[in-house]
Amino acid sequence: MCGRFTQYTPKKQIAEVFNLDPGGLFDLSPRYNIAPTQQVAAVGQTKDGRRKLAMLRWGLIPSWAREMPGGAKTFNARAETLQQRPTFRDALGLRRCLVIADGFYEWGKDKTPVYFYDSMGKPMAFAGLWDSWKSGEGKTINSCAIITTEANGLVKPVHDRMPAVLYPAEYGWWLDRDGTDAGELGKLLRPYQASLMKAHPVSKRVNDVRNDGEVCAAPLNLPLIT
DNA sequence: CCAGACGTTGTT
DNA sequence: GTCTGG
DNA sequence: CCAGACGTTGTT
DNA sequence: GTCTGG
Repeated sequence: MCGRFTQYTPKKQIAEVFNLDPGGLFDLSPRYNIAPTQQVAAVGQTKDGRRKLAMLRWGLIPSWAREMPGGAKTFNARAETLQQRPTFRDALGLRRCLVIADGFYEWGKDKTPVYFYDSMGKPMAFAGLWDSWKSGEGKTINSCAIITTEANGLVKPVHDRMPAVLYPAEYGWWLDRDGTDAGELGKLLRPYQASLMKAHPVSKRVNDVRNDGEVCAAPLNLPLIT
């Protein structure tokens, strides 16, 4: 599962990793406790093939929704059932994106939060889907869901699901609007290699969405001096 | 035909 | 217990 | 994901 | 919008 994550790599590096045009990039403030319903940074691709950074509401609102849904039930999408879900099926074919992250949190049965991140400290890309919804007042909200898959060996002791993390070589494939069928794309939504990740328990401070800052992701046994 | 749902997770 | 808000 | 509310009336 | 249930 993926219900909380971080994003603190500065935009200059993000532009390099995701091959974005540095012009037209907005500022990304470091965040250590991103929760559903908040705005998240994502990379999409325009019809003419250019990559674009966007801020999306985390919690996908389908274009056909009559009302703005209360709460956020669609912030994750199971990789195994995407094609059977009216909420996600169209997006899988047409509106895929990369949700930019540096790591994610999972809570074990004992309620201890654990932070998972790239072993080299590089940003990650979660496979995502987005949609565009228009309210009765004519206000447009672009939103997204993060795809989940089976947990890898590192995550499994804590939780049986994790976000579908893509490898850099797969970014283009996932974002391309044509030349890919849903079955082929599904192959990308597998557990990320455990040896490329690290993990450590963190304080329960991350539980409360009002808390942010490095302390949320800091190792429990090496607390930051604050 | 119309009405109503449309989602994931974890826990006992 | 269940829903909403972040 | 977790935290916090879960209600109506009338008054300033 | 599209599908299921009645």
